[in-house]
Amino acid sequence: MSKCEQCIVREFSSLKALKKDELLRLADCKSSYTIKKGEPIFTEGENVQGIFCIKDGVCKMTKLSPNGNEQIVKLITKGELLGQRSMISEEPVNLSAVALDDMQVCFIPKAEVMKFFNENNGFSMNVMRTICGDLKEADDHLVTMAQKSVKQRLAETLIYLHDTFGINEDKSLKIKLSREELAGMIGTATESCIRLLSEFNKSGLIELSGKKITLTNTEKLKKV
Amino acid sequence: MSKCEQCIVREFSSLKALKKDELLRLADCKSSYTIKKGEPIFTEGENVQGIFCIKDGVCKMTKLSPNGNEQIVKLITKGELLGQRSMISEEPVNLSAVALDDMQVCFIPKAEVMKFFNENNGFSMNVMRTICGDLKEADDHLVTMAQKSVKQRLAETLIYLHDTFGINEDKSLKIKLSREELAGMIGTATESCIRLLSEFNKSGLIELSGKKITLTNTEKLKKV
DNA sequence: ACTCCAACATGACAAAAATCATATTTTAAT
DNA sequence: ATTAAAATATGATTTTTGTCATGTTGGAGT
Repeated sequence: MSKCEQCIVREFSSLKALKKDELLRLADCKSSYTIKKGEPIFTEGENVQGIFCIKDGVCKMTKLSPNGNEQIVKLITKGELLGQRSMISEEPVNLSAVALDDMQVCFIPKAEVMKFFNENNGFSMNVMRTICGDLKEADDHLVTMAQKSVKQRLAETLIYLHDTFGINEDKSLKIKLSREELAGMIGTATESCIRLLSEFNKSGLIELSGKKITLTNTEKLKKV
Repeated sequence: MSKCEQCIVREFSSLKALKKDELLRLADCKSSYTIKKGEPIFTEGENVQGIFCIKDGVCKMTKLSPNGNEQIVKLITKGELLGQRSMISEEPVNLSAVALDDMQVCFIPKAEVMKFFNENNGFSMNVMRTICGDLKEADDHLVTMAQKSVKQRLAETLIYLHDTFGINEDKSLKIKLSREELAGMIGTATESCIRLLSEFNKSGLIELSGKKITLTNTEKLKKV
């Protein structure tokens, strides 16, 4: 039973409002898991009785569209919480969470979260602000999907991946996504995604070597 | 200064958690407005220092995309609250609200809402649940935008308008949207929208007479 | 009733994106 | 190391969607 005080999730999430004694209770009731790459943390429609803390790794939040395509709604990385919306709504989760990396996560049972929620105003306000931020992002994302071309969405997504997950020593994007997953983020066919990557490669916006993608001309990419 | 007790907004929104004395305070601090068709309640980027109660009428929540197109993110109708997200996040509003009808709205100053928020747990939970519901809807909507064709989105939108806003005695859709606005909802060019309406008309899914749209074969429309 | 303007409609064409077919490369398993 | 399977890549083609041009209709206001 490791402590929660020094945990990265405590540092960056709504949990930072928790006080010493609450952190002790938290350490006591939480359970830790390892999720292997490709495995789900939870699946669309499931009833999740608590929230997950992402201690390490990245996962994709996806939804299966009726035509069988998997849309990636967003990516969640270490330091963030998962499953808050569903817990508050008291509804099944509407998205699946699948590991893109090996992950370290903790699970906090709903009962305990609700206690924090009711006794610690700072915590509940943090959760609310997070969800409000998610809502704003979702609305903005929606407009992007509805109004921009696939090419623009790919360019924006590459910049987002660069800025959010950083680069390796060789300057290639750190995050590891298949072409199919990248297509799932921008909402297009895998072939279209590959074709546009080729095009960006030829026009010197990016560089491809194997599955590695390196942004070589971010400025031009922003103007696409 | 009219009472809030019998107001439709109190009946259907988060406000239903308010107690007698809180309703009296509310009646005391609110201000009522009439918004004419086409006028904004607030505009993207504005700082709104409170929330709006929609007593009557319908408004569109829009966002201007960089290419100059207006995306309609959602429609809000009587009984609902507006501006909660922005108030909680303490950020400017990210969407504009523009009246599609003549509207009756009330404004509640932030200070008062925050008092309810802090003293009445039922109210704050209701607000949270509303925002969580909005978030779920936004994510689902996003997937629709990313994965479905314009034709499918138009069909779904027509059914949504039918189910949500109802029909007149002649069975035509009650809500009054221009073709441009309808196109803005589904995220397409106005001409494409008009063309598809024509097509639906010719295949007997809908009937057009002037600007009136009547759904004549909802079953087929659902299968598009 | 008439006029004018905006909204609606349609055709022709161009561009974007999806689909289907088929290589080629990478990766994982034996 | 070899092979099979999966992922990536590219070509050819079709479908979808956007754009531009132009015509038509319906109302608001005189």
